[in-house]
Amino acid sequence: MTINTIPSQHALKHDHNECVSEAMVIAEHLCMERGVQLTPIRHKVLELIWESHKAVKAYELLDRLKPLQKAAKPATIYRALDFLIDQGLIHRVESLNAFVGCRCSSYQHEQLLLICKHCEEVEERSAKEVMSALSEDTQKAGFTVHSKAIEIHGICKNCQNLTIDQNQSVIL
Amino acid sequence: MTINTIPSQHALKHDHNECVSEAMVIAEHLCMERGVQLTPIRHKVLELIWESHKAVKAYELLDRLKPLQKAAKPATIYRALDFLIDQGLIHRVESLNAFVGCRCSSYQHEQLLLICKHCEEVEERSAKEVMSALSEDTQKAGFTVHSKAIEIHGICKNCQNLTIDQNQSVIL
DNA sequence: TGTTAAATGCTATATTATAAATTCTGCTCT
DNA sequence: AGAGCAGAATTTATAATATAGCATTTAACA
Repeated sequence: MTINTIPSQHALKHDHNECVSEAMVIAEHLCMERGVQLTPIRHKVLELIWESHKAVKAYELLDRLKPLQKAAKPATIYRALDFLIDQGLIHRVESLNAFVGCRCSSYQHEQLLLICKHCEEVEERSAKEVMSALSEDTQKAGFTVHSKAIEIHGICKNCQNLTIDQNQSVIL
Repeated sequence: MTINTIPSQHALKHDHNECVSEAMVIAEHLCMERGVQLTPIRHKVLELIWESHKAVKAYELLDRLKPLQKAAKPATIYRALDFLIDQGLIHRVESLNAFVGCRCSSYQHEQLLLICKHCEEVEERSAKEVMSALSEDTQKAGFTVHSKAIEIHGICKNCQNLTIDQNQSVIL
């Protein structure tokens, strides 16, 4: 088994169908409440993003959308992504040029993203202490913060354990 | 005067020539010490990056390098950038797809980057408290951190003051 | 001086993202 | 019902960012 085919550890530990449907219900509810349209395309793109806890590339989404939406072009995806980001339903992971579902269910995006180099899953944490330390430091610098997303790359707990179990047979 | 032509506030407050030459001396010294080659191309690219405290795009660097290095192609720039990043002499700013000179003079890249949306300058801070809060939180999550760069977007102190001085005439 | 590894040159192409003009669709107002 | 409107989607083209792969040159050093 190569590093690229190792199945998601997270996926094994929760009912992902439930996870997705919950995310979709929340998204539908929020869009309703805000009077914005979660159109079929946007809905489908969001579902595609939620297929895993990995960050997905735009053109990967496009390939997956095409069978369902023959007319899909880059602009189709990017417009859907723009909408979903505006609504706070997904994060753009800058360091990967990729997109991942967001749990925070509000416009408040003070999030810490832990990105595993191994399984590629992205864990979202509110990390209150980090954020308040950050606020303090930026204040000291006289800097007015507009966006506060932090992306950290490394190895997640599950993959860490996995490599220990396998007696370091997987090179990270 | 439009928002795009506002001169660097930072530049007005220090001798930038000194700033650049200091950075270059440090770079030359480090490369010597490490037995790696700061070749003419790499040297020139580093100088070009240090022309300002803004993050510079790869193709902008290419345009500026071409007059001095007729054969310069994208790969020329990207190879030089890879080298400079490996040596810790520059940062890649993920959220801008751009590059900025680094002051930290070691491989240790636990840095907070404050990126001003107005003057576009990037301030590098060690932000010890933020980093230790981050370490604590990632440890709690059982996550092993490999890279720890944080990019924050907002308005820097100088630009903040500038807009107050101008009685909010510049829209941010 | 011959060998070798690193650096550069060169060509092509992959990947990511946006622009701009047009058409479609669903809604409201009369 | 039908005109008018606004948001969404389509379409075509292209811009911007980045890498692959192989040939050639340079520099270090045995």
